[in-house]
Amino acid sequence: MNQTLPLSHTDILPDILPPLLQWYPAQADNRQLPWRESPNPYHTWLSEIMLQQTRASAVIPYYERFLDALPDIPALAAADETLLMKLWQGLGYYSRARNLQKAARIIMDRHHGKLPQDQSALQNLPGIGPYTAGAIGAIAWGKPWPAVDGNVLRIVSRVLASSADIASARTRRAVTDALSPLYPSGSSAGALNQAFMDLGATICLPHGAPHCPRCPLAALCLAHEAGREQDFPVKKAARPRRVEQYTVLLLRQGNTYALHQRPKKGLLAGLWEFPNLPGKAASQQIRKYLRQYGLTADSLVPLPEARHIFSHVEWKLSGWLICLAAPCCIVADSSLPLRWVTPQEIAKTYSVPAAFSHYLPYLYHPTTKSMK
DNA sequence: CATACGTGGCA
DNA sequence: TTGCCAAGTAT
Repeated sequence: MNQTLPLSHTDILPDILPPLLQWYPAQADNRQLPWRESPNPYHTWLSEIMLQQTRASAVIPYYERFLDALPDIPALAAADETLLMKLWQGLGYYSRARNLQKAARIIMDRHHGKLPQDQSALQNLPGIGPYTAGAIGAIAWGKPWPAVDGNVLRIVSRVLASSADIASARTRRAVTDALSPLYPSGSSAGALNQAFMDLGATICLPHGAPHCPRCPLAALCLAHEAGREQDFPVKKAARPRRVEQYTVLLLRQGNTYALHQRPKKGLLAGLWEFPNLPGKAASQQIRKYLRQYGLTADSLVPLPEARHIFSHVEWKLSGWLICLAAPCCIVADSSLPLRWVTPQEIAKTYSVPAAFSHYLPYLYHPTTKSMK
């Protein structure tokens, strides 16, 4: 069962576009989004990448800071990697930032410094998939390309009362194929894509009851007609995440602390972290761990435990603030390449993921009791 | 097709 | 507190 879309109902889809187009300009002013104020292909591209799986409210400050630092594609292509990752710190899905720069360099090398308007050339750029290509094409150049994201899938599955699993690629393709021939060219294309997003963000909500009385599609929505709005969309249950335990070490030496750069691949690739060891280590094990690297602790103070939830992993963290013995040889062991930096340098330069931010406040702890 | 890949807000 | 999940893409 659970076809892609109930074909007997796809004749409803053509009817949803006019109400959406009429509704969009009437309410668009309610959402002040910086990327709508000075639209150009680079701005649209950057915003769409940042908005992948990320709420607009979270994106806004990052978007503005990023554009201040890297105002155009040549600047992005030439940017220092450290700055690039610092600009992305805390936004998540860090490969987005690296792919953004990879694409910028390809654009400089092969596309005369401008985003290619050819659909397949655009979609072949790193980080740009079917959704983002559609969004950029429609918004920046008025291409008649749908941008099928979670909002579109939720809205369409409610309008059609479709039980198709919106997590499946097949459903996404079916919706794209159903919408493509209906799309207009010109400014209406971008308006339509943004209307879907605004409707999804403000009316046809992903959780909680949708605001159907204010919905321009209520009259033709089959889920609404049946009073079953919250039965859609149907989505396969997520797999349980695995749990990992780590012991995080705030190694203090004078007024500097040790940072370690994570591997180039995998979770939080290339970001900076506090040195840590797997498992929940006791103070004896920590001393032994430090000894391997020629380090000796003057004091070890346990810090509160912390938990950090990723999409697919959960970290249980136990932390320690450790003051190292004064005359410390800094070991240049490649298996533990540590960078000794001040809290100010961490804040200014190093990209530390949120998973470690639980322990950031303890950097300043020192012995100076502090004046509140 | 399934899985890896972050983070914060909301019910 | 817990669980869901948001303007997806790469592999």
